[in-house]
Amino acid sequence: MPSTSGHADAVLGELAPEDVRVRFSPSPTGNPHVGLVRTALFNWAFARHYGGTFVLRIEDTDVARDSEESYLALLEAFHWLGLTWDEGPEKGGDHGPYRQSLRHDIYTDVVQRLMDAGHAYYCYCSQEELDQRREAARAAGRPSGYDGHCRALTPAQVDAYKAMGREPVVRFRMPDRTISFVDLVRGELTFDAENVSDYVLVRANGHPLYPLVNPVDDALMGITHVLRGEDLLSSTPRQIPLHQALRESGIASGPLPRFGHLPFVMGEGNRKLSKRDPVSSLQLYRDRGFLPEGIVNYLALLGWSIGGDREFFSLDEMVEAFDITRVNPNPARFDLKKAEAINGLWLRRLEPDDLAARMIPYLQAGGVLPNTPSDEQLALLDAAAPLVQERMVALDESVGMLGFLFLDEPVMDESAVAKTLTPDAVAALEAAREALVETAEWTTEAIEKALRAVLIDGLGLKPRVAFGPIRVAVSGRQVSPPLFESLELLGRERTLARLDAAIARING
RNA sequence: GGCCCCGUUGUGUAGUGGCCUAGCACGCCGCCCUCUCAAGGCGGUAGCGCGGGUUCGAAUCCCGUCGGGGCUACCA
Repeated sequence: MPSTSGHADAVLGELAPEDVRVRFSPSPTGNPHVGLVRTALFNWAFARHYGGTFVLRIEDTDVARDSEESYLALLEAFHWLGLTWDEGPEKGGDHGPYRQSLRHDIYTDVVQRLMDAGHAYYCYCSQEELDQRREAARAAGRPSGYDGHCRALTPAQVDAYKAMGREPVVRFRMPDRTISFVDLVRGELTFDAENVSDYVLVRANGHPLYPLVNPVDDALMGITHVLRGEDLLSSTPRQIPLHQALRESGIASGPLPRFGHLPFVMGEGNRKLSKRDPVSSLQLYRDRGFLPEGIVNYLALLGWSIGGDREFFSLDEMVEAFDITRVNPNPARFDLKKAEAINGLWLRRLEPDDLAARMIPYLQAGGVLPNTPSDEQLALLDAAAPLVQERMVALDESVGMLGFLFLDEPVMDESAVAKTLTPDAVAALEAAREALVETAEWTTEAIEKALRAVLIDGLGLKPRVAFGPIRVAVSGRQVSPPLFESLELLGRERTLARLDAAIARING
């Protein structure tokens, strides 16, 4: 749906909403982390908001660090989160290939044409010479970028360098003018020419570098909006002239992309959340049983607000409301507690049978359910799901909370046992056992009524004192789903057996 | 060193010159509810980095300052 906000012009210019093309271009190194997902999410929401195209491009040019495993994990994570792409791996498209490792010939050709058009040149400076001049410039308080030494070498100078056996890098020739652009998140930004120097496009060994391939692919793929992390903010003034050069040389066409730089997602301290940070791993949250709905909702809150006092919303609602110009430019800190709270909200909103279905893999991983649960087990799970729905923040908690219903023997929490199953609890346990043997019906109501009659009214116990030992005897824990409901689900036979076992344990 | 970005309670944010004695959420604390734990309800805690301007009026505009961060590679 086209934006009706007053910022539409700043965002779209002359572009029709459906012509919006954005990309997300991760490197397949390590596991996907939440900062990366946040960036992907904003790109995706932006594309969907305008009815445009979302391209997934894999920047796998770093043979040392990239892995196929990580590439697959990336795609899988996107599927799980519900972030669908229109062009890219698995999808194809008219601008492929979508993995940079498959695009080497394209880069070689582009570089040649840039050289021919005078936008790039060979630089023979050695690392030592570069370092020396950089240090000198820095010491003099001048900008420390490349000084343009090889911009206009004579044929004789080139021959001399070649005779020395030097292999040149290819540098981009920056125009000598101030670069300014409107950042979609931060407003107008200006960089003076003297601070943006000629940079390397291709290494001496022929390997094309990120500063070349990223803008080239954006240009060739017709990307209209580049939304990325603020760490790339200062590379934007060098990419804009490259984009212009690509168009002047007839290599690419169409308007220059607009840029928006998203704030960092911070971890502990004043540092950006890194892949190494344990809390940054998306997989961690999947393993804990966060819902994709919850993750995505929480991440959307990092740097963006749907407006008003609302912060619980679906992907669809986000798409409807997303406005890149309303993204907050300052860094946001990842807050696990808040993420859990949001996830809990989503958990509670699930239909009980949906919740039950989503718990199954976690119960299996926790050894509570077999790989192929029986019909009885599934029925029991359906009945139990509502009991734990508002007690969980993540799905993996179901293992501890529901295990006692499915296992032959509950896992006994020894500290709970020590505190609760004491000699003075025997009277209550025996009375409970007696009452439950006689109960005509085995329903939550009948169980509660019988237990209250004998323990509260009969023995005069406080509810807490009366029910605590029963809870531990039956579930193994001091914290459990509601007691009477649990007993009903457990069944009379198993309930009595567990009470007996507890009594025997205390006496023995 | 140079260039650039950022600055509202502990955290995320709302706020775009008067509706702000700064709202909401999470967290934390207390109370209520209560068979435990949650959930829910009610209340409390805590903030515009600082200093100058502009203005009748500033969290909002300007300047300075301080603090934090990024970039400054033949990494991406």
